[in-house]
Amino acid sequence: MASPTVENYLKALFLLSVEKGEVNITELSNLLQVKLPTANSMIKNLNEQGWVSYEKYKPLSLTPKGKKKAALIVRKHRLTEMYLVEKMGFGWEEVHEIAEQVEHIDSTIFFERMDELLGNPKIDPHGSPIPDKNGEMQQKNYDPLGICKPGETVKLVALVHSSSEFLKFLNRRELQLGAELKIESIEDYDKSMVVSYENHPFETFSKDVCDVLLVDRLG
Amino acid sequence: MASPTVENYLKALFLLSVEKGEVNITELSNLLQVKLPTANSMIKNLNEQGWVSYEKYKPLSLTPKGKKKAALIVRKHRLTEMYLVEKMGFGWEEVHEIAEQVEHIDSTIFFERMDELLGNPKIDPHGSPIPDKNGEMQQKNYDPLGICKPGETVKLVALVHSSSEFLKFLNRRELQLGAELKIESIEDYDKSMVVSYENHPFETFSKDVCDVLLVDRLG
DNA sequence: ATAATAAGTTTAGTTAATCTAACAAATTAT
DNA sequence: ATAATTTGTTAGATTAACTAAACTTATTAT
Repeated sequence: MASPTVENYLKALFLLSVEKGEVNITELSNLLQVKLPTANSMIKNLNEQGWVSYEKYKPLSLTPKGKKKAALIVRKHRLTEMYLVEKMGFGWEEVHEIAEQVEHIDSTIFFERMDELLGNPKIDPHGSPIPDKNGEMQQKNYDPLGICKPGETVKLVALVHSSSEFLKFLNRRELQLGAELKIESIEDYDKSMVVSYENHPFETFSKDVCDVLLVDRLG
Repeated sequence: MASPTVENYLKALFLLSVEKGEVNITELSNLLQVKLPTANSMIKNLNEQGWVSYEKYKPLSLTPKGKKKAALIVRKHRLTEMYLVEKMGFGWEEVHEIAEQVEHIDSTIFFERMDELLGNPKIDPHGSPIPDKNGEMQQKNYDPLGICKPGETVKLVALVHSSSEFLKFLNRRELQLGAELKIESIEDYDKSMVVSYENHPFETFSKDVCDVLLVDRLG
């Protein structure tokens, strides 16, 4: 059984490689909030255990075994987030911290039951895909709102990241997954967008925000 | 923040002192499945941190601070067990192992929400009391079935221990908390009892079993 | 009362996970 | 092309939690 620490390294490697492809130790140590030599020595260890492929001074990658292990941890995390929102009434900005701990629980039945009670969800409350029981995760390729054009109508389906601050920002504007957004106009100067949705006609979103909102383009 | 290991020591001390009063290090090390010197050195540590009062070669006790801390861990454990049974459909024999891990989660809202969703339960699925938010636990003094007399009717309200084997034994006989038992007779030779309940007329229970079943005497 | 046993303690050592300080390799900028 | 910067590595130490072995104190049995 991998320790929670090892599980966190594998998960971090998995998430970094999904978003960037290659991973270097500095990024890893930043994400995990440990010093570089700490991550370095852990990587040697993970390499010996067969979770990670690694050569000195080269970028890292997970082995197939490591990737599957990591995906199953991500599965536990995302199922937990979904459960907390759907069954326990938490807001999407509250669940990450709790799931960060629950994901290390070692109990197949516990997470299978969650999955069942939720009706085998395919995404978590932030629109991120939940890997299946075999650790397979199909990555959807959504467009950021930022690349859409005035006049388009789109549906908000996911977020690039889910920091609690950003989620609270969206809460204040009552913007939720599934919302249909009409792009009214784009400000040429700073690329900010004016969009309308639900009870929010003509809300303005900065470019920074638009690049984090992932949408399905309806037309 | 106390580590899960420290939390387990405090919880073990709490449970041992509830059932026996005094605690010695050997019992503690047996319960926690560590060697005596391991427990010994941890006790010194807990003493320095103010969780435990301890003098060389003397029995141990929790300080008030340690007792409260421990009770709150037991609270998390028992709330979790109740949640797993009531909201997730687990059997009472399945929940201990999971709760043993969930109890270490550090999140006030998580357990408060459980408590709310359950309607502030006072006992866990095995009839053990759930300490309140201040760590207060009122210990009910139930009688074991073993001391009751033929002709009495009693209600099963709790268990002295809840090993998974014992719970499966009760499952096979469809005996649940709340069941009303009529004591038909007692075998003088081995003190085994013949009792009737629900759809089980004239079941025989050994003395060993009767001493673990805690009852409310109805008359 | 003393020998035998049980309980508790100390010492020395291990492993996992972390750190700081010093150094080496690779990359980037001039 | 070489200097500056960034990235990665090694060495040496620390802390928490554990162990085995040796020893001491307390309890029990004869």
